Amino acid sequence: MQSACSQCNLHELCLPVGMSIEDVERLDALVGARRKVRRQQPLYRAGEPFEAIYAIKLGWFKTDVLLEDGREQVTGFQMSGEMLGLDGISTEVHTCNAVALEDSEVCVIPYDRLEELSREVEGLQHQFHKVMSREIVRDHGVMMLLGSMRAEERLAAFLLNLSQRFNARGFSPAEFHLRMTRDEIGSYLGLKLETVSRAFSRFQDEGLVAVQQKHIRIQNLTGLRRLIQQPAAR
Amino acid sequence: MQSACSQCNLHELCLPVGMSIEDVERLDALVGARRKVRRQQPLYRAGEPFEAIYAIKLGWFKTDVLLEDGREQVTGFQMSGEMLGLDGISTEVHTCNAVALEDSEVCVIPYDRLEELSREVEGLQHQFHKVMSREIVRDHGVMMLLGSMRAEERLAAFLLNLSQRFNARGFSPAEFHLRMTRDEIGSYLGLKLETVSRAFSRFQDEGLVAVQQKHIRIQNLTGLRRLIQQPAAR
DNA sequence: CGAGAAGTTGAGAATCATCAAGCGTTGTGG
DNA sequence: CCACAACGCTTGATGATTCTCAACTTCTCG
Repeated sequence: MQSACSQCNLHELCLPVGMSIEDVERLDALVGARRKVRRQQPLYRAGEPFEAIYAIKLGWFKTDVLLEDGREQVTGFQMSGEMLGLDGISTEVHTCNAVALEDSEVCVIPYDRLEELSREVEGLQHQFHKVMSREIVRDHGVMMLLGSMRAEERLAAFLLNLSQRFNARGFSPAEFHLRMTRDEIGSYLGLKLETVSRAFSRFQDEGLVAVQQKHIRIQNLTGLRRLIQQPAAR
Repeated sequence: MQSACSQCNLHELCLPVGMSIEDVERLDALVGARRKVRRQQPLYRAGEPFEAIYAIKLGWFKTDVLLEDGREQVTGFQMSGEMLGLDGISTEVHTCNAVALEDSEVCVIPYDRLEELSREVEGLQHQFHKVMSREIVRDHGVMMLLGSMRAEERLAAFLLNLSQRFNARGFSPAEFHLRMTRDEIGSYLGLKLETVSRAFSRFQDEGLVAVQQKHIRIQNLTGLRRLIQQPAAR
């Protein structure tokens, strides 16, 4: 099976943004096979040698870091059009685990060849840098979340972020399925799963969100937004 | 005043890592003026157009993000040999503030020219990517800190990180001056300044660290390390 | 259909925040 | 050069948020 960025409906979100048709075709040649990853299976693990980055064609992933004592920190949830593996560039070894949350498919982009091509194709170079920078900005947002928001604010920010990303892909921003468990959400938000569950219940009681297990319907967007702008409690 | 990467004692830490002498000289030509920034002054502010990245020649900075309601989240403390401004690449606008913690000096690297040269100099391209990736990995470490560690663990991890960075620059890993206030440390670690202060006092009582205002002497390195490997409390 | 995983809810406990007072250091102007 | 003000830091008492432990319900999947 061949991948073809030029044919892909994600090219407005993914690496090809801003590239000419000819250049995207050069990128096509570079992108190796696609790879399917089944639910719960790792795309890569911390410690493995770094060789490629991955663009998510379809599905959902989480990335996490483990401490020796078993503590897990989920560092992100990635969906179609987003990139995985950037952490490996610095040491040439992956520093986190990437695990599929549902049956998924990624485009494998051999890293040495990406560097090669991006020396020739300015648009690719530029977009790749933007993707890395966007990841840094995203991480700062998560720090803000973890460092200065209380539980309900964190969950509201999380839902609003998901909503926006679904919207950017042409899905409903108001109604969607969570691919991750309460425990995984909790790990990402620095909360225990019970706290996440209680916050969901509270949102439901207040009419902000209709929650039915993993099915979410946002009923009061401005209410959720207002929640985040409350004065700091910590 | 001219900057010259080839003359700089930080070239083992900074962008020139792994580049040939000739290539570093090309980088010299690119690096514009140095810029001095006085204590408490911003190098750049969130919202300003992005034009250059900065390598810290001398001094200390903090980067922070502000929420509308006035909450501040410090996203990092940067010292000599480290890079500032990478967040601006994604949107071509700076997304955080960079403020000098003491009188400092940076090398200004015009971004468009950096992209230009890194298309020609493979070593520069590679090192620049590593620098960005390292920032992502660092951010994941901070998430781990904020999301799954308790107050004393966070402070211990913070001190160990500083120790290691001083060491890499040829300074004592055991004795150093903090350039930031308790409030800034607290913001970075997701804690209130009182909590930071209490944790310092506790470390002092336990003989782990001698604290005298901003002067720090690590007395029991393994004790500090052990502290982080305690079972999770949250 | 049953077993295990995931989610919800309650009660009590722990950690950290808040509020408040006081001390030490630094820097400036008389 | 000293005095005083401002700022940063420390410490104590109290309170709020979130965690922990536990029981129970609901959903999922073989």
